[in-house]
Amino acid sequence: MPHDSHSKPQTGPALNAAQARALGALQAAGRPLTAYEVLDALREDQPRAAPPTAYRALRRLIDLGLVHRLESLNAYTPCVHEHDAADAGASQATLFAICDDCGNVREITDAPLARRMRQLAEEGAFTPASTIIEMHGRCGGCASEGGA
Amino acid sequence: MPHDSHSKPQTGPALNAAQARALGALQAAGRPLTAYEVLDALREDQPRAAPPTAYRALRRLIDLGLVHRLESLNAYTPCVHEHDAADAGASQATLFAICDDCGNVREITDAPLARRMRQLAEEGAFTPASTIIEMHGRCGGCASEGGA
DNA sequence: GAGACGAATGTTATATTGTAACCGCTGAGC
DNA sequence: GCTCAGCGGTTACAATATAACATTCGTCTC
Ligand SMILES: [Zn+2]
Ligand SMILES: [Zn+2]
Ligand SMILES: [Zn+2]
Ligand SMILES: [Zn+2]
Repeated sequence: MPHDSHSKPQTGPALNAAQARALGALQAAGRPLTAYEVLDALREDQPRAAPPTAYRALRRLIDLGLVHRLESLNAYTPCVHEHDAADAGASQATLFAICDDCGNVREITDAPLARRMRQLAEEGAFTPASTIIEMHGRCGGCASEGGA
Repeated sequence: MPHDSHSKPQTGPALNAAQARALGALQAAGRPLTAYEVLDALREDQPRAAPPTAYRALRRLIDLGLVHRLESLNAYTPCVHEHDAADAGASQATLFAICDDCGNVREITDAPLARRMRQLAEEGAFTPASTIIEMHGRCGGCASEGGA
């Protein structure tokens, strides 16, 4: 199979088969997937795929700003924003609200939050390259269901 | 050796030998340690210690608010504040500024940041239980040294 | 077109991080 | 003394991630 690099340069920046499959699996899942769950998805196309294939695809998707890694879960989730790929995390501060009950993840960007983070970094003579903010807790839906 | 639970209830909340050793190692290191590095330290006392010993000690220290886990490094660092143990991360927002050059970690708590995080959670009907904020980048020292 | 080269991907093996499950001691209560 | 619960030790293994090498494929040169 040839690269599909030439097929649609306008839709996205040249995803190969594994990368497209991984992104699709993440978008379809509705919850964060681990690297090995993504690997299972890749194996529907390429039954002999091994861990590095999944990790490479995920790394690429992250570099493109299409996917985020949730450090506190060792899992990956598709981005719902339009990040500036080169700038993921520095000027934007992306907050993930992770429900520990249902697994739902919401991605939030907030300018005041980002401003305050930049200011704190500056006060400490720190030059941020990337930032992760992960809030664990309970989402509204789960709070009203399991009320107690 | 008996538990030292009874020896000094006023200094700290009953650390056993492994816990005290782990905390000492983390404080002496000057940089975050992985669980297996802590395990190596424990083995100076108990040469046959196994991973669960280190993980249990670290879990206990984290529950007591004496140690933090850095999710983005899979590593552990001693707390430099006086956290309310039960409340680690909910009302306080602790930010870690991690230098990717020298490995130095600075722990920062900031009330405006915490306020903004609480507000964002509330707007999204989210009830936070714990929050991690980890900023990667370059500290002032490294920036002036390796200037280029 | 043949051959040399380099980038990307496939493949194997292994490193790192973390936990389940069971065992045995010890101390409290009876 | 006996029982039992809880803690910590121990074994074994699971889950996450990467190093290192082999192969493929496009491209450039001649
Ligand atoms: Zn995003
Ligand atoms: Zn929920
Ligand atoms: Zn702290
Ligand atoms: Zn530094």
